[in-house]
Amino acid sequence: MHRHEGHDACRSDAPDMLARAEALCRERGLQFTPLRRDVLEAVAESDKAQGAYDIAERLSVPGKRVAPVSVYRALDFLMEQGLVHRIASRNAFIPCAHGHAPGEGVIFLICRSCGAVDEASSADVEGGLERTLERAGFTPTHSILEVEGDCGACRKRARTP
Amino acid sequence: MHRHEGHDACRSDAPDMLARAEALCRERGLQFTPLRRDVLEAVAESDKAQGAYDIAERLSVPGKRVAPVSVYRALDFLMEQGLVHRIASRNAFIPCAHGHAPGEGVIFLICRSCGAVDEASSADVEGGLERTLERAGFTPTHSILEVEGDCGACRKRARTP
DNA sequence: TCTGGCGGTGATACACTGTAACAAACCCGC
DNA sequence: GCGGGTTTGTTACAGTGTATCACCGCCAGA
Ligand SMILES: [Zn+2]
Ligand SMILES: [Zn+2]
Ligand SMILES: [Zn+2]
Ligand SMILES: [Zn+2]
Repeated sequence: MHRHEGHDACRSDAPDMLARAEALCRERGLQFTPLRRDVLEAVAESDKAQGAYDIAERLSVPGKRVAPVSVYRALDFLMEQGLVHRIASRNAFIPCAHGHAPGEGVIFLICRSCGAVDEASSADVEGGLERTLERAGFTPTHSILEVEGDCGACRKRARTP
Repeated sequence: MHRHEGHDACRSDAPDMLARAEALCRERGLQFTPLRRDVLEAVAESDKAQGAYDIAERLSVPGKRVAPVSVYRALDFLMEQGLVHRIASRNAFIPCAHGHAPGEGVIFLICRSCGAVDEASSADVEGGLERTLERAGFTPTHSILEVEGDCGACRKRARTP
């Protein structure tokens, strides 16, 4: 398993995130447009999962409104490029600070008190899941694993108030 | 792991499902009202995951309309009692034909071609997940694991058309 | 018997999430 | 410049879920 160490290095490092994204798009011959940049920046600005409408509102300024549909399109693009994840149990989105290996499963750790979403992965879990699916005669194309609970920081905070 | 054998015994056996539900409610001192019965029956009638609005429409007859909000309330009740599951990736609901042990994890196998949803569980996966969460300092309260892919029947059908 | 509480339901309205369709703008190679 | 693909703007709409209040039925307790 790899849990990414130094949680800070991961989220809230929007500039790095943007640079990575731009490089990745250039490399793949895709357009890293201003809208896509802004949406990614907005997602990366918080370590909480954010809804598409929240992002749209955040990007809107009195003179210039960003419609949710535009945000959805940008998010679709960013998800295809592996730059953001969708949290199905929250209908919300987080930036991805990992370059996941293709087919690598991701485990989302969603803190119910602070709302932060962390990513982990586990060869154990993945191996067990593969075996289970094979025994069930099921050929997977995509899977989601989301865990809700209390993150270490919040648990500590609760113990020593 | 236990995969329930005889997929037929599981879904589409609405009468059994209803009898189980009624017994369970009586045992717990809860009301198995006509609305709850009807909603459970509607959910159990298909092996596909069904949306709340589909259920509402199915239960509505010219003279008597069942509002989605009523369906949601019944579904909330049925979920609390462990009689139905919500499939987060589909915003839809399936009947539960298993009496899950408390805290037992469930794996949902969602066929993308026929839409059927099967349940499985795996001690391997659960153990691996527990270890991963502990190492991450995360205390889980609830987790969802949903896999999309092709079920055995559909794969076979595709091979021999 | 009356009455007050309580859980369940009906009904309306509303908030939130996501997509379809079409037009306009943009980019890029010919 | 022209033609064709991609991106964005705009509007409308479909789908999902919740808040609120009123009403009903039941049952315990006065
Ligand atoms: Zn990631
Ligand atoms: Zn937390
Ligand atoms: Zn179940
Ligand atoms: Zn199938």
